[in-house]
Amino acid sequence: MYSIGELSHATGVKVPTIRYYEGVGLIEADERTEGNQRRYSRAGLERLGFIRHARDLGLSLDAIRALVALDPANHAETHDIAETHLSDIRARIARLRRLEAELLRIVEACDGGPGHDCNILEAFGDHRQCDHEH
Amino acid sequence: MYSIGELSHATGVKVPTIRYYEGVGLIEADERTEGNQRRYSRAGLERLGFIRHARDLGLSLDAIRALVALDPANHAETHDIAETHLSDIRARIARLRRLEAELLRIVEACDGGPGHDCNILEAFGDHRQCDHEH
DNA sequence: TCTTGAACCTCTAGTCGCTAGAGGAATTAT
DNA sequence: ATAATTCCTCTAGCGACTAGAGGTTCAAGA
Repeated sequence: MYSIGELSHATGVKVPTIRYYEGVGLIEADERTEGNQRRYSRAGLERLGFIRHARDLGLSLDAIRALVALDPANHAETHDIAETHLSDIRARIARLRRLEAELLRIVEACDGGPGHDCNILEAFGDHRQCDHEH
Repeated sequence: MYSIGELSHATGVKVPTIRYYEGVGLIEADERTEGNQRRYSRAGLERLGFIRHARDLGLSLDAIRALVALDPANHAETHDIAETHLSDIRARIARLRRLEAELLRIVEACDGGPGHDCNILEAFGDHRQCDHEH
């Protein structure tokens, strides 16, 4: 049996976060000591590891809740959640790339060196210079 | 002079958001009517447009506050903020790309078609299959 | 066995950037 | 004059935590 601190150390999830996860129904301690402290089994440790990894992958707690509640035989649904998230991530990458291009344009509006005329603030404020709409 | 609704319509920033920006010190109404309603000048409109654009670019309200508080002659600092944000965005893109690769691996762990053995849940839970650390 | 100190407990409130709703007052159009 | 619309302030909620107060339990050493 692991204490909450040991679980935290083993998974890299902070102690208050573990308690938070309990509060929102993602994990439960297998037991409590007489003095009311949480004790976890190895299965609990693995479950938290799973949550941690899925979080690192950017899944919301809601998505993770759906994932851990799945019938392990229900591959189709699991696949669905993962694919939805994948296209989500791809959309975010595309958006960030557009921002990157525009920021680059803005920064370059000032790359004439010191003393050179710089319209970076104007570039920040001016939508018309963008080649796409927000 | 524009009412808050007109300002909202012109910039695409929602009315409660404009009031929120006022609450956190980003904008102010130039006047109030006798009945206490906000009235904005054209300068106010442009300022909000600037904020909107910078927000769309992903800058935090703190960064924007720094930007609008700048001495317009202080190009170096403006440049700095923009460049910091640019490298920020690049880091986020790089991270998302790693996630994309891993999610793809996970989804493909199940691409044998129906009836095929699928270890997608295991793949989600197992850090050891990653070729990078989170 | 006792004592110390670290780790634990619950609870509340704060973070960011909004958004939603209540309940009421002002403005505008007919 | 009336009705419709917009406006006002205020409070509370979202997700996913994080920080702190104030108090209790546990484990290890003397």
